[in-house]
Amino acid sequence: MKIGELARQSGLTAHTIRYYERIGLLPRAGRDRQRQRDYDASILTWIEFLGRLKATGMPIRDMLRYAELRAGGPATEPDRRRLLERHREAVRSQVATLQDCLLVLDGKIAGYAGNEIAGYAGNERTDDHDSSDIEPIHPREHDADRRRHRSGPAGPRPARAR
Amino acid sequence: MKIGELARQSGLTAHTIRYYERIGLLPRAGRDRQRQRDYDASILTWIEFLGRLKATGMPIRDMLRYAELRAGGPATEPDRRRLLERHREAVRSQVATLQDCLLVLDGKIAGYAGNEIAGYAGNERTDDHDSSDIEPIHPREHDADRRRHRSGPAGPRPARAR
DNA sequence: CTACGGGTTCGAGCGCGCTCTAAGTCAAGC
DNA sequence: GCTTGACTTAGAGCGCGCTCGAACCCGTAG
Repeated sequence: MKIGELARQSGLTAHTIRYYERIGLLPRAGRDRQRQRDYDASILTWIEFLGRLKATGMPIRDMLRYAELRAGGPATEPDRRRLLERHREAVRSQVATLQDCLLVLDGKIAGYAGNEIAGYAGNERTDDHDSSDIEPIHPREHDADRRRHRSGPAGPRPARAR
Repeated sequence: MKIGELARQSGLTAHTIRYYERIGLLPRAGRDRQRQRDYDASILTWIEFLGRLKATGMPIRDMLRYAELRAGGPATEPDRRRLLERHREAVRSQVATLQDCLLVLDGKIAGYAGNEIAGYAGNERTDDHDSSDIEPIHPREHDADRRRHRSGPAGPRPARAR
């Protein structure tokens, strides 16, 4: 299978596939006599899984770590497992955050309700008060925010860690 | 309340607060006689809500749209409502995708299970096959991928839209 | 008077994950 | 023989959302 076909089947672009290979997310593909990449269908399984990791917000550098472990053979399985377990926890808390936010959205939308159904606009206070009387929720906690920059053990992210 | 205090209370940095004001996400703050921003505590409610939108993956340009509508007064409530309803759908499908991925992760982790508990490594085929025999799942569908670049009505994102 | 700890503006820079261009090779079809 | 189209490489560029540096201003404490 050539790169174009793989692109079609995987939903990635050929550009992206080459990029993934360059950075090591995909193994270096074998070439045919024309020096073109020649893929085995099994790569699709791996790409599919990468897609899952990506969809769940795993940064590329972590996928890379996993890919490296995988390349390291069976001895690395415990590490791989731990990596995935940690990620699973992250995803679970992500889901929890989203569900939390969904409640807030529901409340907000309910505050706007009827503006169309009934004919009257101006449901008085729905503008600035933001019906977020739903729950206090400590400020500085809407942080289900993966992607910390500059890796170091710097501040957890808020404010003047300088 | 000055910007530093707001930063502390909101969890944003002062830099970010100014940035948000610059782009219009936050209303231009009133200044004291020293020309320094002076905030009312009510801004925290708005920042908190923005945090929710952000946590659920809404791009800034959409938050901006919402902020503009809000500034447009009660007449825009139906629009605001539609905007939030659309976003809520996006979030719901995001949650569904994540839960889907969680199942895959569970399966994968189960495939690695015991490598530590029992003493034997090398649970044979857990390496390249990737126990994603969990379910076929059409490739090209791991796309719970908000953030489309270059806005236009271009291709839905995959492959050579050129 | 001086230092310091805020604040201000403007604009450059960064990390991420692609995305695209340019210039070239090759094989098949007209 | 020539065009077409899919491929190759290296490397530049982009959109997003901040993040930071530089240079400056101000008010208060020592």
